Amino acid sequence: MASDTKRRILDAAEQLIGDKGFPSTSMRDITKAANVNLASVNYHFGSKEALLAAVLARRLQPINERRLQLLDEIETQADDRGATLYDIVRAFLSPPFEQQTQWGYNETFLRLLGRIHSETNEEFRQVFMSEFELVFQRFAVALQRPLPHLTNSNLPWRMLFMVGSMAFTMSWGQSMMLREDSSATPDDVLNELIAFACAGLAAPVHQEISHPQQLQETQ
Amino acid sequence: MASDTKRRILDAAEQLIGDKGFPSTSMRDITKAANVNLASVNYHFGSKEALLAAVLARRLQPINERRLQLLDEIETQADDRGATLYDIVRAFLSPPFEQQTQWGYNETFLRLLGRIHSETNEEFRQVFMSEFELVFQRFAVALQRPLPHLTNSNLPWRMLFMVGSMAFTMSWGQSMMLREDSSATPDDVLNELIAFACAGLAAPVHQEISHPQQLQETQ
DNA sequence: GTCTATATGCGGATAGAC
DNA sequence: GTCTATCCGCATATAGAC
Repeated sequence: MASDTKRRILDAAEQLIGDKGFPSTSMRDITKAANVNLASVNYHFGSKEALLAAVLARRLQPINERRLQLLDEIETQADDRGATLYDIVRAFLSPPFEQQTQWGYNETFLRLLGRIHSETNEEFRQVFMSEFELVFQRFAVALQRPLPHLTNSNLPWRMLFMVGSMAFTMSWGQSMMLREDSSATPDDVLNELIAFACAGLAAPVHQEISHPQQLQETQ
Repeated sequence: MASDTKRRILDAAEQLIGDKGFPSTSMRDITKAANVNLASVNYHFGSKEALLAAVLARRLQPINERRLQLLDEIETQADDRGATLYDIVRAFLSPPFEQQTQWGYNETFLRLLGRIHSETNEEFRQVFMSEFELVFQRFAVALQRPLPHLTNSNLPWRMLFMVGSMAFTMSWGQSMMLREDSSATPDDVLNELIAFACAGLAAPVHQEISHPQQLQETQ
């Protein structure tokens, strides 16, 4: 069946790319794991890069939509009191982990997500970023309210830190599990992550010494 | 000159791998950029993988030594009062940025570092982690003191979050600069990062509801 | 839609002259 | 130590039979 082939390719690609990374995963690997013919990838997707785009779109779009949906919900509920920092952060961080728990702790997807954030080349980052842009902007606006002491010169950076701790955790969480005795579930980790991010975002602003001098060096 | 060739290869490899990633960077790319012969990489380093190891070692060892040195210093100074959270976090986060500023804001190295943390395959992670292990352990012990409310089940995770925000920032910081009006220097970013990490590490522990129920959803 | 066979090029590595 | 020439395998992609 045709659509079955497409799905099997997407699943296998997601798995393998999450495992080994995009450049190190060959179409031979993918088609073998999916138990389909080598040529079918090009037939169904056009190219290896287009396959990657399809793999990402299948997961990222629902996640970003879910983020916006959750944000809408809490903002509606909160009325003009404004949503709490905790709720906003949770709305941002939980969707990737939600998808996760639906599958019974298949960590591959989290690692793929982690890789997406950091592995791709510069052009691809632009594409990814442009899709992410809307989400980023809306959460920036939402966060501004419970964090009035932050400005345009530090709120975006702190959001970047939050995304970084999330992405890194998705990518390394599995290795981490093995090192610790750790019976932590992804849900436990998510809760820790939310606590960490809330506190980090709300941290007092470091006293600006307004650039005493470019810390320079000869050579 | 021989040693000059080695250095040129290391420099070019660092640059290109930071740019495009390890698997996507060919030895032909490297030797062309370094203006040396293709065969010289194998002559001097043995293999492409060994070259990567050399590239990393050249930078990581000084950074990790510097981290431990700074930790020693602040612990000596602080006596039995114990070092402050801020000083410990700073000792951990600043060395990569220090190396950086010595070179006059060549972001390549920071991006390479970011990639190391996220791009490599599982075997390589093990190697990297084993070198990092000592540093991680010593800082975990040091952090335990100003953070007595944390335990073995959450301190390591929070340290992972800290490393994640750092790695991600190193990897994406450059793109970030471009997006914002941002006249932020790496030093500004470092200060923001330290503030974020301190607060995140010190965050109150989320009330353990001992797994009320998997946050569920129907599809 | 699926498959085989193949085109075409790039990858890491090395033999051997200088 | 450096270079050329080359081995050899794997990569993506596609032509064309079924």
